[in-house]
Amino acid sequence: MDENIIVGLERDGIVTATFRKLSPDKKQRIYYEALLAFGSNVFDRVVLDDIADSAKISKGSLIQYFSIKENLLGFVSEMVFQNYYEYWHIYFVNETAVRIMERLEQFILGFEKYSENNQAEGKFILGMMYSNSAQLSRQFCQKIAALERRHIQDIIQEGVRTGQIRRDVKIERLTSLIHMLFTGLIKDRFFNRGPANTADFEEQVINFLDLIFKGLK
Amino acid sequence: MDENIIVGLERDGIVTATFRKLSPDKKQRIYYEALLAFGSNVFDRVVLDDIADSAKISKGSLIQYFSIKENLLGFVSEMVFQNYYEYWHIYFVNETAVRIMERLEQFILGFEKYSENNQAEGKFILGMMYSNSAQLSRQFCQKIAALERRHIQDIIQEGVRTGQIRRDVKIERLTSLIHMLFTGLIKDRFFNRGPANTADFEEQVINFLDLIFKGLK
Amino acid sequence: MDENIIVGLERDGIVTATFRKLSPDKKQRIYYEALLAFGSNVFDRVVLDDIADSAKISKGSLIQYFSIKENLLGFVSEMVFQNYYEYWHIYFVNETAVRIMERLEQFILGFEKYSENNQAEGKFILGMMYSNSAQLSRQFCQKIAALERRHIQDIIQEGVRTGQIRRDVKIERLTSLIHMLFTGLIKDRFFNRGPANTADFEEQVINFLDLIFKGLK
Amino acid sequence: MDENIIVGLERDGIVTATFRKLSPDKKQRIYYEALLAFGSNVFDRVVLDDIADSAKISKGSLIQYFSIKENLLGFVSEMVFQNYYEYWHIYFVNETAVRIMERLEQFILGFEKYSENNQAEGKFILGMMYSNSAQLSRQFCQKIAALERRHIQDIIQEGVRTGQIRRDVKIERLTSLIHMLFTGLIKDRFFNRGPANTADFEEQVINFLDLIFKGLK
DNA sequence: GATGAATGAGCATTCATTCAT
DNA sequence: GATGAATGAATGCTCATTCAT
Repeated sequence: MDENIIVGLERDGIVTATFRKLSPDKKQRIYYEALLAFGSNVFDRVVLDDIADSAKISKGSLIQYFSIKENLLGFVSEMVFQNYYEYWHIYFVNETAVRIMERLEQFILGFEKYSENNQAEGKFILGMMYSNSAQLSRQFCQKIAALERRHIQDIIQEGVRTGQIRRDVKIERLTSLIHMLFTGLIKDRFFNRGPANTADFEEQVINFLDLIFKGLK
Repeated sequence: MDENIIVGLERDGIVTATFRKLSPDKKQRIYYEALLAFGSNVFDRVVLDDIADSAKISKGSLIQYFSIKENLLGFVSEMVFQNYYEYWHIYFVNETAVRIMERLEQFILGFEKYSENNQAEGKFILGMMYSNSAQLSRQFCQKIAALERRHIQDIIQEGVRTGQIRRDVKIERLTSLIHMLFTGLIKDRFFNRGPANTADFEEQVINFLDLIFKGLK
Repeated sequence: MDENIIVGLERDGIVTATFRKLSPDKKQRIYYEALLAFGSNVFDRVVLDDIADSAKISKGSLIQYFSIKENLLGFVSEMVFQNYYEYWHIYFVNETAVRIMERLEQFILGFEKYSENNQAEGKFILGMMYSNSAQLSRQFCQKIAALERRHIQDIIQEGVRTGQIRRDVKIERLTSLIHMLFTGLIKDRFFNRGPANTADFEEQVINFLDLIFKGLK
Repeated sequence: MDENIIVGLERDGIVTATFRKLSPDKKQRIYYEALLAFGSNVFDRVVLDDIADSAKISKGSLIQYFSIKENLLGFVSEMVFQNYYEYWHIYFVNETAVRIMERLEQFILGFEKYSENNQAEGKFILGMMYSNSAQLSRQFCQKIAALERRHIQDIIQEGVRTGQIRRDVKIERLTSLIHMLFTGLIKDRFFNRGPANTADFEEQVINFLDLIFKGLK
């Protein structure tokens, strides 16, 4: 649990000082149980009692730490974002692919890998994107998207620089395009019950990128 | 208000006979107010009293027509689907574009045109896609997506037949790809506050299709 | 359907003239469905819609015939009472037993025989006695009890007259005693799931009467 | 307020821990107001708001203590049963009568004495026996009856042992008989407005027992 | 006279938030 | 700081009764 994030959240009025001073273990427990709850239910159907119970703290404490329910979601959102952020950070540090197409392919498959090791977080992200009021999720979704786009853009820029992508494409636009594929593929895989396993999914991703690279004509 | 739909809904237990027999005017009023409500709020925050009030009927009547809240959403969903279905039907009857790329472009812009004349319906569709629990929205979203994909596939098949698209593309896959673009672009435009006006949006659409047709290399 | 009863009920404001003028068939249907409903549910859980539906009349008519729900129960009560009254009338016309103890035995078993041929009525009587507010059932229960007591008293008086029962018993008191047995045995049999079949029940009845006649000493 | 009962009820899910921890005074208040309510009304007409008001707690609290309305009745039922149970326990500890007939007489009059000092409880017991759906009251009524029968049987067994009652009576059967008298007499006295005062009632009881002991012949 | 649509009072239950201990 | 008891606004749903056609 990154204490710097907590400090920031305290400054923003999302968590209280009381929460900040909690033992890491307790903070972690609260985070995880809230994550599970918000990841498996619409905001209005998440019940604070349940989270308090499973996190083995009292309801009173929960409200003391976050004041209002929205803030608990805000806290989880920020934690998930940071977790996701770091995942990609480490991902790129260890990236081995070189060819642009492969890099994009691996990037898209990256969400799958993320979800494997961060199941609850993956579910939460999807829930926020497709099953919650814009009012509650907009900020989170935009941050997630911006992060993903930044990485995609980096790959693309490199692709243009190395001539693997035509010089005349507008980078911003291509980024949007790839990001839409990324988003669409993930939704298909995890939300719409599309490809049943990783292998099929991988094949689909390659197929799509192939189409895009070769062009339709 | 298409009476055949109502009859079907009655058979499925979504609406009662009492509702079916209502004056078209009243049915329309209820449809529209429920549409607005479900389009601007998450299911759990839609309050039956409010819909009853704005439709100028009593709460008791509302329940008499639909038995449970879920059914009211089911009714609106079906109505919107039919409306959307017909929009595209008429759209294709009057379609003038011939070149495949242009046809796809017009198709994507079609949602914008739909939304202009069916603002509340457009908002409802987006709300169902991005702001409601899968449990409540899955069926609707799947029907909408299937409809869109069918039209896209038709266009693509024609494109392959006329040689405007490479013979060796897998049609199903390309359909998915184009549908993801379609969905992504619309989400961007209406949900994420992307392109501010139709002209910009149109430009973006053309740009995307251009990329896809030419290929990135 | 005895028209005289209906006329009386109309005079008492229990049924309306409209109801009186209904075809016997329809009146019978309404009676029977209401009987079933009130016999299998507490008053507050009997739903007028259901009765109207099963009697194949409209809810509006039902209320037009009886004005308020209580009156429908009043109507059924009176009908059942008359039916019960007649049963016992005919019963005594055809009575064959002579010895007092046997006469009492047959009388107690009489309710069982009544229930066999008037299942719904039997259930209704028990429901009124044990599962409804005194406010709603008192009058009915008292009439039923008075009727039963009258018959018991007749038998007892005959018993005293013929010397089969001690001269010095207070008839009124003995009547109460036998009636309590009667009531208790029936409750046991039909309400508390006591004796499982008629034979066992009969044996129990004989046993009880034997005890009472012989005395405990 | 016997805490052991509450603990048992908590284990059975009838009351919550929250309720158990309440001050005895408050628990008593809730018990008493619910007792009055259920004793003077059919289940469906008992309104939680009213009980909450008269017990000077909030409706929310009431639900927090019992979760559902049925449980509140279950709680009252159990409390009354225990109270009744103890009454008879103490009764037999202090019993002075020796002759069997007198013991039975006193036992039957015992309910009257109970009702004098536990008016609300007496009314509740009668209400459960005669004015509520079997579904809600069966268990309670059976427990009450079993308790009464056990005591009656004890007396009778002693009677047989001491030769005050014929050796050849079937004890079980005689118990049923006496219990029916007991029940019938009480119903008469308190429900049907029979004997107006204790003296009359006592006379009636003696009369009945006399009849039974001497026999009718 | 028959119908059934319209009504709205009524009620149990949910749950975030407050607050006393 | 932790707890959990207390609160009451909010809401879906039931159903007898009214009333227009």
